[in-house]
Amino acid sequence: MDAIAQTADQEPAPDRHLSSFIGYAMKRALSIVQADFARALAEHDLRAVSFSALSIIVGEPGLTQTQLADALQIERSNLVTIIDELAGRNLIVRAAVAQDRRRHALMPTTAGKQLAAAAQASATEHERTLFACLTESERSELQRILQKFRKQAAV
Amino acid sequence: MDAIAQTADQEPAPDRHLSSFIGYAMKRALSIVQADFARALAEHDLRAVSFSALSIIVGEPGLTQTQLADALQIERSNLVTIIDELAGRNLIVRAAVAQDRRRHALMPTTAGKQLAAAAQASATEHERTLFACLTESERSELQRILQKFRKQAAV
DNA sequence: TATTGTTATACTCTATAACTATA
DNA sequence: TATAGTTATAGAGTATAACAATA
Repeated sequence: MDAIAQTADQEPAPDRHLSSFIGYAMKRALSIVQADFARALAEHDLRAVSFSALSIIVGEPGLTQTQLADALQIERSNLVTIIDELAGRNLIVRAAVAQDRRRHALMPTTAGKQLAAAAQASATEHERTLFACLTESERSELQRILQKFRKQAAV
Repeated sequence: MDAIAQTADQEPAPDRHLSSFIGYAMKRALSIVQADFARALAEHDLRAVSFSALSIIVGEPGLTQTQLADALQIERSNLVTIIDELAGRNLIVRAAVAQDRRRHALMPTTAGKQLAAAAQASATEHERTLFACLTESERSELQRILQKFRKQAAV
């Protein structure tokens, strides 16, 4: 490759004045990931938030709606329709809790566990393909740094 | 530090079944950054999108609304009110373009340039503080990997 | 015919308050 | 009194279609 080819597509990006911000780089990267993720989950008729909710319920059966809302960082009130949808598709049930009749223990059904497993496989595969442009070392560093940041900078 | 102290707060996070996804780690990290960023910009009465728009106009004076919408990855129609707001505060002007009277050349005012500079300084300082929990090497690696990903995985 | 900025609109997301039933 | 789930609602944010002016 020669100097001409190397500088051929050096059209300056109009957003270059924002690229010093890590937050901006994160946002742009995330929007690419989200679009890909949404495509992967659409095969299973799941939105990202429904997938996250279902995955947590499968991994943590019996948790309450308030606990799930906290885990997802959404308001309890906004979780209701998500749970309604999952329950309506017989992927989870709101089970009664004997000790406290205010609470619902969220339990996955067999179909819910199966769908979660299939969707997780799709999502994992899509992410593997999407991040193939990074080296294995870069992927693990990215994960490690993001998780360190989240843990230490958390509000 | 002993083994007891190390394992003291090992309460399992309910979302641990999602943490294998880089996209999930990105989303959680970004939500922390966005909250901090919003606080920094609120001092200047700017939202993130207004700040981004103003910064691009200052760095690239004369660009059109369509070009700016593309740079910000938002719809032209949704940019209108953002531009209205910035113009209403006399931070930018919609200048006429002699060669094509359909277009507006977006130009920063002196006040706009000053506010952009001040807001950029605030945002930079907030980001510096927020990311102080990472090493210099981790911060630069994070930036580098995110930008490599965006460049290579872009749709 | 096509493009730029604009308006109108609908749909999703998010946040807040208030209600009910339970504790 | 306080909490869990729910309802209603308002405000953002986002996407689409269509229009007037201009090319």
